[in-house]
Amino acid sequence: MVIETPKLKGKRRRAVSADLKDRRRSEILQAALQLLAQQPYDAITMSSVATAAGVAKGTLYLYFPTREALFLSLLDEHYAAWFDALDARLRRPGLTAPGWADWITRELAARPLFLRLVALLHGVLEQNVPLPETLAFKRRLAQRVERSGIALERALQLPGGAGSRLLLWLQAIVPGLAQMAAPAAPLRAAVEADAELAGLLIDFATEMRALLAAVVHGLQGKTETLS
Amino acid sequence: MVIETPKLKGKRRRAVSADLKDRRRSEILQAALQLLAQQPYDAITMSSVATAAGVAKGTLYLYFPTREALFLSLLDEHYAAWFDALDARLRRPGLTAPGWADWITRELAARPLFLRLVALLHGVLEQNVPLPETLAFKRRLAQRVERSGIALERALQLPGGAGSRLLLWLQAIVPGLAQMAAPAAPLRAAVEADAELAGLLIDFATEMRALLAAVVHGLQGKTETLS
DNA sequence: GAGTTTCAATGACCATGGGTCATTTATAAC
DNA sequence: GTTATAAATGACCCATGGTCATTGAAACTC
Repeated sequence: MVIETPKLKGKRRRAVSADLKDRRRSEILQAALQLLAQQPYDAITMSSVATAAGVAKGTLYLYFPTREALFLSLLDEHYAAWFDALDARLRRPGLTAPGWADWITRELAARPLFLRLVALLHGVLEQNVPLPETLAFKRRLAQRVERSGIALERALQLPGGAGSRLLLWLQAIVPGLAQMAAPAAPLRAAVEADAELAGLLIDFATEMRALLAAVVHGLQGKTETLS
Repeated sequence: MVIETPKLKGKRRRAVSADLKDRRRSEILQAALQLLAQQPYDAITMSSVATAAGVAKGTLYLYFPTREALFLSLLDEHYAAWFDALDARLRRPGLTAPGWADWITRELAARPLFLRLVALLHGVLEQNVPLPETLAFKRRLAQRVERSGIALERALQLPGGAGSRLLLWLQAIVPGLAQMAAPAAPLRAAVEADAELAGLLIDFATEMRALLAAVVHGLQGKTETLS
């Protein structure tokens, strides 16, 4: 009954070498990123990612064990880029505490997709990823936190351990503040139109800078509260 | 073929009055809370909530428009209780900044389910709730933030506006810190067993107290960063 | 370069769970 | 007792994450 589907011959290019596989993996991540820029995370289906990447749904599962693992990989890449930028900044001399708070704020504000991904990390992405994958992710993260933490201590003359502590805190603060400052589009519109809700409307950059400055100030002073 | 199901007669008690409806609603929320104490949010299905509450699945949708709305209501209740406790504490005199940070920390640590719910707020609960519901929730929240904020300013002698600002920041900080300190059970076990990941293991109370102290300190000093 | 092997790619299919709605029937109203 | 109302039900719908038997591109063999 059903007419034989054309079976699109010649369209199946197979990634055989490790290099080709890496490339295909990147293509998939790229497609997912593109979709994330256009719609909320929940609205992105695996089918849509597959279509956007020009592969079949099943192919996605050749490269990522679950949907969450796919987006965790995406976050992983962004984390790496973020730490690269941070390290580069810390290598340049003449950094003050408020200057750093300012730099961090601007840098984060310029990476809205990174912020959205980070916000999903605990509640969503870690929920359905095979444990080894999650651990590998956390291990990479821990390494970079420690390395950059040391550089940060040097740059801001913080007591030992305060650098990584500060970066850790940053991870706790940033997603919350970002979500509060930038709720989903329809919600944002409604909140803006409601006078009673004015108190909940905050500006990410303003709050981030103030909060960070206070925290750094606290860390520079009382070292006894640390480990 | 299929044997006629007994149709459990006499078991269907109908909530007719507003009072009875409220009670049934509470029963459902109570059941959901119980389940949340036993398993992660993702693992809780509407069917399981229905069974636990002793009603049919369809009944849940008589009281809550979506799954997320149900849990948002649960969070709403906990928020109210939390602010009640906060207000009561602020009414008692003789509160210092570190004393307050300490009280907040202990109070939060004693409400793990509240922490888990708060952590779900932005990423999950707000995603699939009818806009009016979400707005009502936010309005209640904004009111209590403002009211308690004023009391807080008085108690800690903070500059005007700093009280609600502080409570707002608290909402950004708390869930992140809580998630970082208390990941899902299997993950936690694995992290604890891995020396490389020691840096990511933090104690909620310790970090919360230190962070809060720093923030309050910052707010008491520089008032110029505030609106 | 014909034959053989390998395994990336596919998409029909499955299972699950959120959400719906025609039907049932407890309760109120008379 | 009869009728009207609407709370409760659960079979059903359907979207979506994930699987796997099958296909066929590329590598390998002789």
